[in-house]
Amino acid sequence: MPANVTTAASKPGRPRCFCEDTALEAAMRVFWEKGYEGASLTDLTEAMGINRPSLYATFGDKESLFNKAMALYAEGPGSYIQTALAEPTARRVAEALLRGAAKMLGDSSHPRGCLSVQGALAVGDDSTRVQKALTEWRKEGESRIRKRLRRAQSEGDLSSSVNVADLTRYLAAVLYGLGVQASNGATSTEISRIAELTLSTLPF
Amino acid sequence: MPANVTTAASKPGRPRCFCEDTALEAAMRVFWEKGYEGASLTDLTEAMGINRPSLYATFGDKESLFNKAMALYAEGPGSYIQTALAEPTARRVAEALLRGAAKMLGDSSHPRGCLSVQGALAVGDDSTRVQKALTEWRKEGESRIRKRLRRAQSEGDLSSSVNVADLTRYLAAVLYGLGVQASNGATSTEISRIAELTLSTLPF
DNA sequence: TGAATTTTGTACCGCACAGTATAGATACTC
DNA sequence: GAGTATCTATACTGTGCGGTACAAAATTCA
Repeated sequence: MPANVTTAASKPGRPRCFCEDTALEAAMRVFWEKGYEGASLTDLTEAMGINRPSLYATFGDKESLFNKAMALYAEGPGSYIQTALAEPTARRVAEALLRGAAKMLGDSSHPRGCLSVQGALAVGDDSTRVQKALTEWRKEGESRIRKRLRRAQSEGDLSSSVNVADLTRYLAAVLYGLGVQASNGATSTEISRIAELTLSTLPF
Repeated sequence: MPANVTTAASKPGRPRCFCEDTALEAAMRVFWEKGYEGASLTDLTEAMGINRPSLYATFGDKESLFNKAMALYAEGPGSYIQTALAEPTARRVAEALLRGAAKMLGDSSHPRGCLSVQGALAVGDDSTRVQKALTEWRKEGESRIRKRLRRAQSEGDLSSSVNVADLTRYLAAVLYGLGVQASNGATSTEISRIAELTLSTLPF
């Protein structure tokens, strides 16, 4: 008997009849549109095309599903930040950040705004942990911009007279502002023009 | 008989045992901290020191209470916008806007951030009307900045080569960004420095 | 003093929420 | 095909929500 040379085949039991990735993307869109608290389990299961027990078995509870949706957002619509940070000079980092944010925020194939802004700025007592996670996410992003600009200074393409901490917070503020503008209903061109104006006044 | 010369005295019935203004201010703070949906009636009545029937009799339902709280905000913590718009030149309007926002957002005697941002960016289906009201409020503010800058152009203290629509959206975005920064926990000085940096790069 | 009027406190209503128990359906292993 | 493991579907649970009914308390006017 060659024993159990189980051919790495599929598991026993009834197979899943939905695509996990597709369902998660649908969940991300619901959170993006309605925020964490505003997205009810009924909203989520309807958009994902599955029912509650499947959701809980696959993704865990609502908070866990939201974290997975955030991760998908970061490597999808939010990936322009990664891309921008890889640019060679401070000027080009700033350009890529602002233009990347403007492009993403103006893309009508997505819900409006930025998930990290839409998701939860002010929330009720139950969602404090999610709120903290989003705040940390934004601060982490700022921290990475700051590090990148410090590197630019040491590499000489950003004047050492510039206060990097201040410049970073300014850039982040404009990015947040763009998100709120998009949430307000600003058009794609309007958002782009804000980004270009910011660029035209940058002190480097 | 001198008839009913009722001396404009107090009304009949049991007198109210709370101050309407104080209660409304407490409600404003709760909405400011927790957002519209996050503020439960229990949160509100506890902070206001009254019970539900008194709240409903005095302020109407939750949405009506929120609108009254917004009005109080606009003529209190949000009044810097009014003040700024009264400044004589574009430069001074921008300075007053940014410094006013920075001062208000950094004031630790208030909840963090800006009520119009904290209150509701993304919400559930029930609160769409409140969300719309807040969006309208923000857009109305932008509209007033725009009109003021146009006037500055016609008065000659802002170059006519500046695109006022773009400049307005940029300024508003920075202001929104400051609000999100404050919500993130940025300190008072950090926020001020963003404002100053913005000013130092303004194209006028 | 007593009737009228207003506010207060408690206790409640229907509803939607996040989360789950349980039974039935489906595909794998042997 | 028998047995078993997994997934699906329905129906349910307890809880907190916004909002209210009702009666006791407190005041003014006659």
